[in-house]
Amino acid sequence: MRLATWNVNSVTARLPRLLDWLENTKPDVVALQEIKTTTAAFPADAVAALGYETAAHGDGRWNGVALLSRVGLENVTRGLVDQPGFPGPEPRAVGATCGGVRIWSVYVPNGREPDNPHYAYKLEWLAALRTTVQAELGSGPFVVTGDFNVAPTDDDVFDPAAFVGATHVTPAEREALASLRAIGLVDVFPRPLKYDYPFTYWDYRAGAFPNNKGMRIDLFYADAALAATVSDAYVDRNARKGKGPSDHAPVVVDTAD
DNA sequence: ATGACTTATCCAATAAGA
Repeated sequence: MRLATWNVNSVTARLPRLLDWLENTKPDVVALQEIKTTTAAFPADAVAALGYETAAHGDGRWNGVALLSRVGLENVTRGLVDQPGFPGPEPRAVGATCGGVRIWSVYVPNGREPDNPHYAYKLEWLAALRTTVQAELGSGPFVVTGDFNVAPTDDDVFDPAAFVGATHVTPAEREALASLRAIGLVDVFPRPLKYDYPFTYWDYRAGAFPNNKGMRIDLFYADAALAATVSDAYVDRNARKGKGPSDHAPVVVDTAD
């Protein structure tokens, strides 16, 4: 199977690129984040023309996630167990069973600054994600993937000095990810198509992409058995090139079966 | 540089992103 995740930064703005990418990459299942539209307005017909079923979860201007699958899409779950709100619940997680794999598309809250209430919300949200994963893990192939908004180590940012005092790199955020992995998940580490490290996000500003000032924050966590079948994984930085890209690149993971 | 882009929305100035 070919599985993928991509923060598209508006599925409406990115639709031509998404359709081209689906045709060329031919993933079986894709987890999307920041669709920035409603569940009803998701361009499900356009992706259906390429053979994909859709499970979208969005409420408008911000956030929003989706799963696209051409290998079946069953048991759709929107939201987490005991999910916190800011102040109300936000559409940041959707799960489904696709071709025998239980897969979640997640868009973890940004956190803004460590002293901002949004940061506490981020940690609460990650705790709810852990609870949800723990309830489902152990009954077959399992994946939770998406934009985690956390750089797991200092290697995952272009310059740790540039992130002192910022979110995405704090010990509490990293411990939240470690706690998630400790349940039994493996960080499927992709290869870069260029340079020596697989960043997945580059700021739109100041030439961050051409200068490769990126971060690895889009992650693919799989149960150990599924991770053992991974034959290839890469960051498709080609999707970050050219006119009108998302600021995130897709992560593509191939498994043996 | 309190910067630099890009998005959707009360279509114009704003909030949010990371």
